Amino acid sequence: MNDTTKPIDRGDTTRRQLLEAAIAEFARDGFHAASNRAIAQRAQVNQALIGYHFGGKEGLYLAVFQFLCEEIRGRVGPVVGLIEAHLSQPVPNGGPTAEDREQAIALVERLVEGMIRLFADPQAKSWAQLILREQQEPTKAFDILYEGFMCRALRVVTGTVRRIRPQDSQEQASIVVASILGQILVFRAARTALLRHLGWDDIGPAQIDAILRQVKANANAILRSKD
Amino acid sequence: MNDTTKPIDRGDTTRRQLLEAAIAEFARDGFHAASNRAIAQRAQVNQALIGYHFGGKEGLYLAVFQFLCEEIRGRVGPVVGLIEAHLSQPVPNGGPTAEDREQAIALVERLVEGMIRLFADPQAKSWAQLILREQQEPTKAFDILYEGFMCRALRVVTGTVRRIRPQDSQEQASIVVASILGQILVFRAARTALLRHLGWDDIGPAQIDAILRQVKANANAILRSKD
DNA sequence: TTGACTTAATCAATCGATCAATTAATATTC
DNA sequence: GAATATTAATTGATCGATTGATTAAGTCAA
Repeated sequence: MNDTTKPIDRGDTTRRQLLEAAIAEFARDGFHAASNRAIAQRAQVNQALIGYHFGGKEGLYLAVFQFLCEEIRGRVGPVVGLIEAHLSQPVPNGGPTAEDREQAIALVERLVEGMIRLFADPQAKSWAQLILREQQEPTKAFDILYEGFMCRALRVVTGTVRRIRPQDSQEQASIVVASILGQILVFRAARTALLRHLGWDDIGPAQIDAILRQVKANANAILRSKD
Repeated sequence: MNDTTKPIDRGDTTRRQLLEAAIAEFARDGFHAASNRAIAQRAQVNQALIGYHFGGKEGLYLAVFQFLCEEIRGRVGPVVGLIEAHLSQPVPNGGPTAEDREQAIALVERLVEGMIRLFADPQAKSWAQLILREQQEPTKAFDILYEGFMCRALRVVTGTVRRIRPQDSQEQASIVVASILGQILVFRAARTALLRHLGWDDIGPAQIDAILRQVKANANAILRSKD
């Protein structure tokens, strides 16, 4: 017998189906607009199972965000880990060396690229909708998101920016992080307007390249500017 | 008798009350979650009047976005008009003069400042929620937004960026515009996470100053960089 | 047989829409 | 200018449809 994969756990597959259906339904029009029946139908499952497995609609909603955090950590966790490792190296008394600085900039560039590719992924559409909505009108689910991956990511990247720009205060560095994040986020938050303005019908490989080139150049210009 | 202000038009005041209540209710949790009864109650008006004045819930929703466009044009229209006037000046054969370029950069800076102050305005919270949601899952309302103010604003700003960076293609210039827009938008789209990370409890005058300084510096670094 | 899981059915509550009846404002007539 | 007719606006009530939750009965593997 295999320990790691139980033969077939009916409950687990049902929970998984409900979670994935719930992500799609909650993402489309929000918590209130999604009906348990629509979620159950998409999951090809009886609607009473939402109550049985998650205690109710709200329980399912929160479980969705737990699930989301795990997925996101799986995608960006490794890069954040690399940055964290670099941060843990002690900084010399005279300030970071030039080589250290270049390494840090390269790591930020790598994170930027990973995030842009993540944001362009069609699967991320639902994720972005869920997260954006929680940012506007936070519920308990936002705490799950913040503690689940946002807090660590923001802290680590801000720390790295402070190594690249030692003259910056903690607050200034955080604003720099926000301004780089915004350049990526905008292609989700203002996606429809930008697609229409640019005459694009999707953000495919060619579009990702164009965005990537400009945002990387911008990040470099911002991180290296002395003001 | 005064011609410009009719004594009291019952219908107009009712429509106005319904529009303002609808903005708040639709913004909170979206179209489906807002109930006609909640909107009517907030407007202190009978709920049957939604059908009478706007034809139904959807009619009210679309009217909200018409109203929104007028409000936004009133706020950013003048600055966009200035930029448009500057754009209409013919460009010399040898390319824009250095003075012209500085004027254009100053205009973009001014627009950035106006937008950041607009985004920080508490009244804009509902506006941002409505617009962000339409960007994620566009309905007829998005067409109203795009034709109502987005199209012109994006076109004008992109044209100005092309004067500042003549080497850029139309597409590159649009991406530059997006990346500057993103630095402003992020403080709405990722507001809750950033407030928590920064330890701010609100975006007040002091915070606006800090953001403004950094974003203006970033915009300058991006617009002036030769890559 | 036991316990985890699933099903169909039903509950009160709320939804958007609609209607006839009523009131208020305006236009018309004498 | 007072009385009347006409239109616009508002009200309270009711419609069928859908909501989340719950329950008792049924299914399945160990």
